[in-house]
Amino acid sequence: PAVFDMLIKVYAEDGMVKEAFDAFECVLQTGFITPTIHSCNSLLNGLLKYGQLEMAWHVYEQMVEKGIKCNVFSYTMIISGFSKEGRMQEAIKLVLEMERMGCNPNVVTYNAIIDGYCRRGELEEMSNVLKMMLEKKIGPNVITFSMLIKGYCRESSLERAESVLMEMKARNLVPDCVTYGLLIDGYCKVGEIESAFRIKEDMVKGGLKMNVVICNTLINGLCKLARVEEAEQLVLDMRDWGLVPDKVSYSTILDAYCRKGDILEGFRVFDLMEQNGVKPNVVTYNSLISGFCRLEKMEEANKFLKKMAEVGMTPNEVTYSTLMDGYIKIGKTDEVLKLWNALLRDSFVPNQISYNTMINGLCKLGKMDEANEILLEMVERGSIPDSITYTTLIDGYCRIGNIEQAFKLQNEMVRKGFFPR
RNA sequence: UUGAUCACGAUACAUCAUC
Repeated sequence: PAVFDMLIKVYAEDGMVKEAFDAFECVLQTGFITPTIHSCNSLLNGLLKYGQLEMAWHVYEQMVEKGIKCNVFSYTMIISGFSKEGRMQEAIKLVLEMERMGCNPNVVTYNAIIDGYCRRGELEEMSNVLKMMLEKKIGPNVITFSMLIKGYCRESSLERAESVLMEMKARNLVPDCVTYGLLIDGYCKVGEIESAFRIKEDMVKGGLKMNVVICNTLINGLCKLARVEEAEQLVLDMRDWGLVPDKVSYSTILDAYCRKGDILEGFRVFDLMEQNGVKPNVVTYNSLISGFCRLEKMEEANKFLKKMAEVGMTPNEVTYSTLMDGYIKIGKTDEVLKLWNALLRDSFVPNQISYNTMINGLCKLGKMDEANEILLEMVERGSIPDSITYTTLIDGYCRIGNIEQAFKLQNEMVRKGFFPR
């Protein structure tokens, strides 16, 4: 059993989760040893880290069947797995189940639930869970409040977000870098960079040190206001704080220059990062490619796709959508289709944005039937059409003069809970 | 006097419409 424990742990930690899973299955079949709760939890942890929720669920069922008693850790991990995918009914069901089994959910368990509602933007539910925690005398912690702040920031209610900060201080909870980081990012996203810096000052006054993420957040805030020079100065200032700019810092600046249409400056940053020993990643390349696409320089964009392959970098869904969109904008349909097929070949499943991009391409050509085919495929493969999908299709029908269909979709969109914009 | 390098939160790139 000890050996088995080790085996599972090693597999799970090295990302060989499939192997760990198989070993687990195998041991269960022979029935000679019963895995300890420790190895089960390591396995669950490994599986969930790699997004293998279904396998994790299977392990859970096996545990129940073999009478291995789950503990708080086991339940919380799986609950968190469901939450991350927005499968809240299942998450809640498991909370009830664990209570039924005499295992009490703790702060972390409830935080995992709150995290799920936060991802779905369901603020009401978030505060309901908080209320429930208070009733059950489970003290919320810094993370609980941070997630509330995140929720308010996402809907641009910065005042409410800041009042949560006050409330947590009133409860003698000490906000940490992440808490401040959320608020700083929140202010950056609404373009209130001065307030973002004000929060940063607060943080430093509170005795917390600056870190790379906070700097990057501010850099991004400046960049999105097209204040790239100040952003670049901030990268230089980082050294004085004893911080080392990373891929995110440089890529953010590079992207900002590309957005300005100044690809040369983008390349300068590209070189700068290499000089400083920071390797570009997919995002860095994607920003450059996107820059070329905006300038309709598709040959150049493609050159970088090739270059990625040369340096052994794998393009991702973003790379493909970027290029597809570039070709759509200049009306080169055949290239779009080629990329779509390459995407299907290379990648696992197109994501929501890949589908939206493709649908947009077809709509712009007035090929509404084909657009609908993709829509069907999208739903079949588990991607949920969002307000952008609908707006795209509605616009497509309007373009071909089919106002009737446009209204029909509009109604469907509202029925599904998306607000028309 | 002990309570788990197994659980929860922050930063960069792509898609629609309006202008």
